[in-house]
Parts: sequence; structure tokens; C-alpha cells
Amino acid sequence: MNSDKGADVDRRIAAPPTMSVLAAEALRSMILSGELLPGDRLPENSLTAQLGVSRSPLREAMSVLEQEGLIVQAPRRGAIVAPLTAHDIYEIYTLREQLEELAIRLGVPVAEEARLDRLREAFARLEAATGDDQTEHTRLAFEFHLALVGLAGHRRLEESFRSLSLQMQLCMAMNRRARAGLETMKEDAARHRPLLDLALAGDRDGLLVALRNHGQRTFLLYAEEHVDGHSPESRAWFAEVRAQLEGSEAS
Amino acid sequence: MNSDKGADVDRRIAAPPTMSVLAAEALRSMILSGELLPGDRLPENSLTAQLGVSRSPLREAMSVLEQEGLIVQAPRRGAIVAPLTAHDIYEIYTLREQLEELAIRLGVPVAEEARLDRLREAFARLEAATGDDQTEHTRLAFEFHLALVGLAGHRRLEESFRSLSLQMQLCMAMNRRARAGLETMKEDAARHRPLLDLALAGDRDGLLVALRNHGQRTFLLYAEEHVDGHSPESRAWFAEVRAQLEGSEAS
DNA sequence: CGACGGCATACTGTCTACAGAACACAGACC
DNA sequence: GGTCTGTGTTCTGTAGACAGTATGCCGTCG
Repeated sequence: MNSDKGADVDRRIAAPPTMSVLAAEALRSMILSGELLPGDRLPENSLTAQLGVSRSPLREAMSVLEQEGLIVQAPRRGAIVAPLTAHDIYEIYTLREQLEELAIRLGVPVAEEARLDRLREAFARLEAATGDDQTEHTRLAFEFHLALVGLAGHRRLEESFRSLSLQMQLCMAMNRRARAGLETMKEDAARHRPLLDLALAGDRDGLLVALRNHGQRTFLLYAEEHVDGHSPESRAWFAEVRAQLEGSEAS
Repeated sequence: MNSDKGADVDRRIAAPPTMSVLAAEALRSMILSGELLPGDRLPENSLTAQLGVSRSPLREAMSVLEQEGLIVQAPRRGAIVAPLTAHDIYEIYTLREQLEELAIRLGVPVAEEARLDRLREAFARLEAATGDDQTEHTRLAFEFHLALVGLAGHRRLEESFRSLSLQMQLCMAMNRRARAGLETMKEDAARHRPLLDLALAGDRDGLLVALRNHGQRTFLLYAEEHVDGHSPESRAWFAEVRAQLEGSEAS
């Protein structure tokens, strides 16, 4: 009779989405698709008109997106799409990598078979994506990594990772027009298959190694040229990445 | 003339706090002081009456606290103080420890002298706390650790760490009445001094080792008995913690 | 010609009101 | 006696209005 406390009943039918959620999704896709660029202002009035919701749900949606790191709000000065500096990219990348590693260490080999299903499905969707919508394809790739992190069954870890992944998508959206078609989608799906296989085999160390070489480091160098705002840390880190890349190319 | 874009001017005079911020602070302290316990419902009407603000700023405050992990909201069902299971404690502790370690690896030795000032000040405040307000003392200890993590100059890392620290304070608030005066404040301040010294000396490895033995693991075992909701992962992890503790006691 | 000051405008912070959903209780039925 | 159903209440989701603040423009003064 599963008399839960009400907070976490496992719903069979999805709850009707609230306007706030719909507004958040719409805004998020506007940002991640590159329709809105970092630094763009987000006046509430025009957005309510554009999205067809009132200010209350819109403000709630903006608060969600702020938590996700996609927008920043200044008191009495409104919200803008989060501007990205080189230091931000350094932060996003280092933290995200670390979280992914922790997730693998905690979660592989996998405790519950069901979590692997999610990973399989995410890969299937990534493989099946045929259209040439680059934004959607990027999203699916991130969804796969999210499922990978989900293997640990660690809600907070997964949530942090998701937030950082979104910010990374924002970073890519910013540069998309310039780097269109950097790699084809089939190549990208193929690049992810080994990760799936290693996870299914429960090979923790193999997975850790594979992930270290999986990151799209070429993208990073590309991104560096399109932003400013270096910090001492980020400058050193980018230099290191560059060195590693050249080393691996030489070999 | 420092013509910033408006988003991040470094203000000399503090911006007048908004009602939302005040409400968030009030709510947070109500939760962390143990006045509200995990699972308690938070109806908007009674809270607006209690805090003297309208529903809009209150809702925004609740959204902030949800992001901090102190409360959880269910659509159309309102908010409750975040209930903590053993699995939650496992999540909070593992992730927090990992973030702290990453911060030290990235941030020590320290790049900018000014960051050390913050750490010194945090320690001074911790040492100077004489009153017997346990909640406040706990807060100051966490503030010290936050400053330690802040050495890395990694905003996102620090923010995640802060959120997890708040949740840990919630966990402690839950058990406070039972474990009152588990250790005196002077002892606690003394326990933190080596961390400060190691950070000032720029001794990264020494700091990492010290931190590994610094965590209040006895508290964890105590907490375990006051919650339910174990997962396979959390059960194994708690067992490991217990084993380590007994091992170190024996030696 | 450049800088300062005042004014108009746009935008956000907050409040109140209304509609619909979740919940609790009481009565009816098996 | 227990379970189910209907109804009333409580609470949340959303909308819209008002007030105060930030911003940009224009005219004036040095």
C-alpha cells in the first residue's frame, strides 16, 4: 500500500507541468541553442510577452536557470545570460571532470542493474540521432555522460554534474556558429561506445582511463580564443592542456 | 574609470538587502538552529505571517533554500525541510570531502595572498567565539572550511561546497539536542589551527593528510543511529567508516 | 567641446486577488 | 466495522497592479 510521506511517491502518470517548468524549458533551450548569447539582457516584460506567461512563473524559471549557472542576476538590475570568461571554462571543466571521476569510482561496478538500462537507452538515443540539429546532438551526448555519472546513484553528485554540463553546452553554443561541424555525429556516437562497453563490463579503471582521453580538449583551445578574462589559474591550466594536446599529437 | 558592464561592479557600499534575501536568511537560521526539523511542512501562509513578508519574496527565498538543499519542494504540494536519510549523509559527506580535496590540490600553495587573509580572519573569528551558542559556533567552523576551499579561487567549487556544508549543518541541527556539548569550543578551535598553519606554509600534501583525519567521523556514527533510509552504497560506506574508526582507536 | 545635473523611461521588487489542485473529514454504503 | 465517496477547507500556482530604483537622454554650464 506504499503509504509514502507524500514527498516522493513514484508517480505512474506525469504530473501536469507547471508554467514555471515550461518557461524554464523554453528559456533554457533559447539559451543553449545560441538564440540568446552570453551577456544578453533578459528583461522580464519582453520575455513574458514572448513566452506567454506571467511574471511570477517567469521569475521562478529564471531562478532555476540561475541555479543551473546559465544566467546571472544582479539585484535591481535584472538578469543576463551568464557571460563566460576563460576562468569560467577552467572552473567548469576541472570540476566536471573531477565529479565524473568520483562518480565512476563510487558507481562502477554498478550496484543496480536498472541504472545500466538508463545508460543503454541514452546511448541508443545518441546513436539514433540522425538529424543535423547540432544542439540536439550535443544535448544527447551530454545526456549519455549524465547517465554515466548516474551509475553512482548519487543524487547530489549527478545534480552538480548536470549543472556544469549545461554550462558547458552554453559555452559550446557560444562558439557554435564558428566551429560548425567540427565532427560528424556518427563519429561522436562511435567515440562513446567504448565508454558504454566498459561500464557494462564493470571495468572501473578502464573507464577512468578512457574518460581521461575522451574530453574534447581541442574544443577547449578553440574556445579559449573566443573569450577573455583569464585568471592566473586558468592561464596555467590552459597552457597545460595545450601542452598535453601537442604531446599526444606528436606521438 | 573601471567601466564595468554593470553585472559585477565591486561595490564599496553594500546594496540594500531585498526582502527575499532577508527572508532567506531568516528561514535558513530557523532551519539550521533546529527550530524547524527535517520533514516539517513550510506552508507559505503561516510563514508570510511569521516573517512579515509577502508570498513573492518568500517563494524566492524558498527557491534559494531549495538550491542549497535545505528544503525540498513538490509541485502543488508545498515545501518541507529536507528529510535526511543515511544515504543523504553518505552523499553529502563523500562529495564534500572530495570537493575539499580538489580545492586544496588546485589552490595550495596559494596564488594570491589576499585569499589567505580571509582564512586568517575566519580562524580568528572561530577562536574568538566565546559564547555557548552551539549553532553559531558550528557555523564559524564551517566558515573556516569554506575559506579553506576558497583558497582555490574556484567559485563553482566553493558554491557547491557551501551548499553541502549547509546540509551538513542541517544534519547536525537535527541531532543537536541529543549530542549537546560533544566537544568544547576551545578544543574545536585548536583542532583547526594546524590546518591554518599548513595552508599558510603552502604545504599541500600535509594539508591533504591533515584533512583526511580532521573529519568528525564520530559524529557520523552517531548520526547514523538517528536516521533511516539506507541504500546499498551508504550501508557499505558507513561500515567502512566504522571500521576505520575502530582501527584508529585500537592503535 | 566636454562634463555635469535633471528628467523621463524602463525595469525590477513587492503586494494582493483569484482560480484550481491537494487534502481532511464526515457521511453513506457494503 | 471498514471502505469508499462526496464535500468543504487549505494551500499552491498564476495573474495583474503599484511603488521604488536604475538607466539613458537631453539640455545646460563651464
